[in-house]
Amino acid sequence: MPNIEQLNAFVAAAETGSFSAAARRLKKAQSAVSNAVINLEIESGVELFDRSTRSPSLTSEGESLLKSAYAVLDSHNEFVHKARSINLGEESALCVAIEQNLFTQAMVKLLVKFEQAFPYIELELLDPGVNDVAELIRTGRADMGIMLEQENYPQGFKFRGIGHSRRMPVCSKNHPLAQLEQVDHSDLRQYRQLIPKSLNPEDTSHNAHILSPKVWYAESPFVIAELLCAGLGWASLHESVVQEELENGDLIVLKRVYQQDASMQGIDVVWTEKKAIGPGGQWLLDQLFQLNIS
Amino acid sequence: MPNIEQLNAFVAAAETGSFSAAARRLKKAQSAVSNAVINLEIESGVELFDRSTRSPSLTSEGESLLKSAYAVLDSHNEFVHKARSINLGEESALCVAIEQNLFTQAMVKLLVKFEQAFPYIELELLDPGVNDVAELIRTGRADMGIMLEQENYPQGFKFRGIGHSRRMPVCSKNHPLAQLEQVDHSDLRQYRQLIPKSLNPEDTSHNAHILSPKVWYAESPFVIAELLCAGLGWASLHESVVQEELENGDLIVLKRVYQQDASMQGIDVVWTEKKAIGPGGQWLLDQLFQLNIS
DNA sequence: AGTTTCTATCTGATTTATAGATAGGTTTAT
DNA sequence: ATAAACCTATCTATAAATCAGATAGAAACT
Repeated sequence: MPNIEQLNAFVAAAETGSFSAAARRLKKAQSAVSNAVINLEIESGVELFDRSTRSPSLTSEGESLLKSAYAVLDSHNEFVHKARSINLGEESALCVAIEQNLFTQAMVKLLVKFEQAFPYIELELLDPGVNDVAELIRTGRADMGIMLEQENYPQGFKFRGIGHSRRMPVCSKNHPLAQLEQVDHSDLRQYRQLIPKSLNPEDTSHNAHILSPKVWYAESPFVIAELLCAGLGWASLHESVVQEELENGDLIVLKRVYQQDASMQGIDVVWTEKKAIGPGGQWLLDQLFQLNIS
Repeated sequence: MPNIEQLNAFVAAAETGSFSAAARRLKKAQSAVSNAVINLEIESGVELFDRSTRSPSLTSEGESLLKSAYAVLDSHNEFVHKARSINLGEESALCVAIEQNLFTQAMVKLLVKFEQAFPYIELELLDPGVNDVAELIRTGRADMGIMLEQENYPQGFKFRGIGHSRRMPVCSKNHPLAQLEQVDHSDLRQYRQLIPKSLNPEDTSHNAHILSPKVWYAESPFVIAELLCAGLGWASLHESVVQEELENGDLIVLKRVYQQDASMQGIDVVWTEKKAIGPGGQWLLDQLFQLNIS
C-alpha cells in the first residue's frame, strides 16, 4: 500500500532526476528518499527507475505510474486545501437561490469570480420560479437569495436592494398585437395573458399584474416565453428572461400608450439572521451590493 | 498531513456510521479507527464527526471533506490497480496506427471493448494518411498498425489479413459527372482527379490509381472529401471515409460501366517481431483477426 | 589522481501504529 | 428500573516504521 510520502518522494525524484536532489527539495535525508522509492518499488512490484546510469531515469512503467502518482497527490492536495479553507472559517457549502427572472449575465460573471475566490466552497444554486425565494430562505434550504423586492419580509429577514429589473409586455412577432404600433389596456384585454405564478398557493402578488380576463399561469417565466414564441397570448416578463428571444426576433416588445414607470421592479438580496453567513457568503453579499443591476 | 490509512478509516466510519463497525470492516481494532479519525481531525483541524449522539454522524464540514477523501482514495486505488496491471505483465502503454481510410465504426467499437478489458493501459492512436503506417511500425513509433495490404513488407514484419475495404469513385452531387447515369474511363479523364498520396516521397503506389491526366494530391482522404464536397473534381475513396457524406447526400457514388472487383482492397494488421507484444496488444490482435471487415 | 556527487545500505534513536484492556456513556430489551 | 449490548475515548505496552547520519562503492568531473 503505497503511502503519500512515498509518492511524494517518487514524484520529487522523477522531477529532479536525482534522489539526492529530491531529498534536498523535500528537506529530508537522502536515505529517506532512497528508501521511500525502493519501498514503493517493492510494494508496487514495479521497477520505477533505471539505475544503470549515474542518475536514475524513469522506466516506461515508471513514467506511466508517475501520472497516477500526480493524480493521487493532486487530490490529496485538494483535500488539504479544502480542510484549510474550512479552518479559515469558510463555510464548506453555500446555497444561493436566484429567482429565474433575475438570473442574468451579471450573475454568471459574479459566480465565476466567486469560484476563483473560494475554490473549496461547494456552491448550490436554486432557481425557483416567481416569489419562491423567500420560502427557501425561511426554511433554511438556501443561505441567501435574490428576488424581486417585496413590501414586507418575514420576521428575522435581512435584505438590501441591489438594482432594478425592467418588466415588459411581450408577444410573438406573429401575434395580432405585434401588428399594432402602440397598444393600450383594451388591446391587451382582448388576448390571453400568461402570468408567472408562485408554487406557493398563498402568494397572491401576481394578481396585481393581471390586465386581461383571459389568463393562464405558469411557474416558470421560461415556460411562458416558450408559449409566447408559439404565438400563444402575451405576457409581462423580465428583460433577462426574454433577452435571447428579443435579439433573434422571435418575440417583440409591445409599446404601451401610457408607459408607466411601475414596470421597473427593485431587486433585493435577502438572507436571514438566524443562519450565520460565512466569509464566502459575505464576499458574495458585498459583491452583490456593488453590482447595481439595471 | 493526512495519510491514506486515516482517510480509509474516515470513509469507512462515514459509510458505516460507527467507528466499531468501521474497525470490523477494516479488520483492525476499534481503537485504531478511533485514533485514525481523531488524528485526522487534529491534523486537518476540522471536526469531522458530531459525537453528541450515540453513533457519530458527519458534520457538514465532514460531509464536504468526505467527497475529497473519496477522490484521494479513488486515485490511490487507480495507482494500485495500474501497478498491478503492470505486474501482471501488461504493457503500460500501447501505440496503434490506423490508416485514416480504415478507421471504421468497427474499430471504434473494438477500442471501446479494449478500454474495458485493459483500463490501465495507456492507448495512443495514430491516424496517418495513406501508406504511412508501415513507416511508423518500422521506426518503432507504433506497436502495431492497420493498413491496406501491400505486395511485400519490410524485413521483420508480421502481418495478417483482417478483411477488405471497398474503394469507390465519388464526386459532389452538383458535379457534372453526377448527372451521368453511368461513367466510363473517358468521362473520368475529363475531370480533375484527387488522389491520396503518402507523406513518404518514395511511395509510388498511388500511381496505380491515376485515371485522369488532371490530378491533385492530398495526404488525408478527409481533406479530399472536403474538396469533393465543394464540387472540386472526383476521387476514388474508401467507404468509411465518405460514409457520412454519402448518407446526407453531399457526395454520390459514380456507377462505372465496367465495374471491376479490383476496387476491393485487403486490410492487414501489421506488427514487428522486434518489439514484444504484451497481453493487451495480443488481445487486440486476436480481436482484429476475428473481425473480418468487409 | 583527486574531488565531487551520486546511490544503496547499515545502525541506532525516535516516532508512529496497533491491539488489548478499561472506563464511561447511550440505547435497547426485559 | 435494571441489565445487557453496544458504542467511543483513552491508556499502556509492544511491534513496526521512519528517519538522520555514517559509510562504502560507483560514476562523473577537474
